[in-house]
Amino acid sequence: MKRTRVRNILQAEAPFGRIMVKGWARTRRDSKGVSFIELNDGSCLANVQLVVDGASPAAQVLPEAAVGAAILAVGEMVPSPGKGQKFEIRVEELTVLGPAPEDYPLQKKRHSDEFLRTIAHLRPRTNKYGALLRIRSDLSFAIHRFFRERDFHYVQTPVLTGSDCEGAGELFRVTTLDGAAAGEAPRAGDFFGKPAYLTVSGQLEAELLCLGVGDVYTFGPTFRAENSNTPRHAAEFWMVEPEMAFADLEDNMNLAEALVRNLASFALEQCEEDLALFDRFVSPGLFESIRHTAETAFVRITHAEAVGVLAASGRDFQFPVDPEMDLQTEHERFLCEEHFKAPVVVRDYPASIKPFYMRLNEDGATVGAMDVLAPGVGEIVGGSAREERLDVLQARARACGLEEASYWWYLDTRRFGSAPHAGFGMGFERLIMMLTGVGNIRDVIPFPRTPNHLEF
RNA sequence: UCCCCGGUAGCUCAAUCGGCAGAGCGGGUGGCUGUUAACCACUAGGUUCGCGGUUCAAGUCCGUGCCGGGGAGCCA
Repeated sequence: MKRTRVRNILQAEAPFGRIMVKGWARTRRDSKGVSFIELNDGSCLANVQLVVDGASPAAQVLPEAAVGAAILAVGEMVPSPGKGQKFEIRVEELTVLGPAPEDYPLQKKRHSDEFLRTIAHLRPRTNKYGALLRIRSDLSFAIHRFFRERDFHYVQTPVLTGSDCEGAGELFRVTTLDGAAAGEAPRAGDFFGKPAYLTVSGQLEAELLCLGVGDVYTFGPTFRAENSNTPRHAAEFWMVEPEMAFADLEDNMNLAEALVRNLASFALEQCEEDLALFDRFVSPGLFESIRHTAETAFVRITHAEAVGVLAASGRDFQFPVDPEMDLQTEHERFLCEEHFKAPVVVRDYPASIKPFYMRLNEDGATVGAMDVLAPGVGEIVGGSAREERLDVLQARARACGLEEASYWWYLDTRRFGSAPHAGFGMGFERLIMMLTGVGNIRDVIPFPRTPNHLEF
């Protein structure tokens, strides 16, 4: 007999007859002559109710069928006489596949996020993390669907890189040698014969690919060795990085906005049951906020205009508002959470604070960069038009102190058939944070990697 | 890395001015003819994060280390 998923049972129009279910007991309630087991198999948030008659042979194994136990049940699916569920299963055969002794750490009641992080191997069995995993899965699919509908190619860029000019933070060194000390120069005999790192971005390689096959995107893990201790940073996280050929900053902003709004709509349509948990317990008003993101055009301003808004606000910021400097977190929060109360796209940043590959604007002082700032999570997208003019690119790289020899291949693409192109990176975990209202990145990734944390 | 806050039962927390360490939930046992985070009764459960100090007396005050959280920087 093939097992039936709980999701299919709960969505059924009519009973299926005699079925088999397998899952984990979330709770058991005993009366004198009857016991109820709430069974969850991860196919959806809700449980199916198993009804065990106290006089039936199945009742013999009830003591083992405690909270947390893995259970197999066979019985008749029938309309439920009780309130709270359409159908239930009258159990005929009950088998405990894997008992859960009394030291099973998960209670029927709510646990703190901090505690659950210490048992990340068991937290997928909670409602909240089960919901998060399903939402991550659905949104991954939605990302692929979004780009496929727009004729993008899904490309794979390397995780191992020899390029140290990526300009996006500290890198993890990769070595096969024992005793490679921190800060030590790479030694002879190492695997690649040159320093190797974990990638901080697939962007540079995605650019090369986009200049051959047109619009592409990557979706994969990236690594930052920054000692960042905040609820929004992890050392390993997933990024979506589209790169468009023959595109400019305007195209880039349009794509970023379309992507974020499309994913918000998708979440509302496909993840409603799971999102309802977050709307109720984690972030009241979440549905309204997602709907607003999906339906409302993003605010678009230049960096200079943003500085003007901040200066005119009369607000006493801790850091000065300076047209030559980057926006501070307090500035970004003010813009999207208080002033505009919506996602804000800020463009045309001062060249001096941005990496060499961003396209220099006609004013010679700013670059065609754009960040999407989202209420609650801050920068969710960062991107730019890429500098396609060889001489300008070389001058910018020199100003940033880069050696031409280490990125000759990148320059080659500007030497041969160079074309305008643009792209961005969207942090997948930050998107999930925005769409679930979860405040800590460690709670939207199954096994978070942060400074001093490499458990599981 | 810097600043602030915290660490008490398995979990979530309380403990007044330094004066006998507690509750709810969870666990165990028993009860209850259909429950919905079931309910009722009884019960077990403590290195108050570690080390050092002040004091007649420290969960409480001081020093230090470790761990957690929030904010900042860096960024997605």
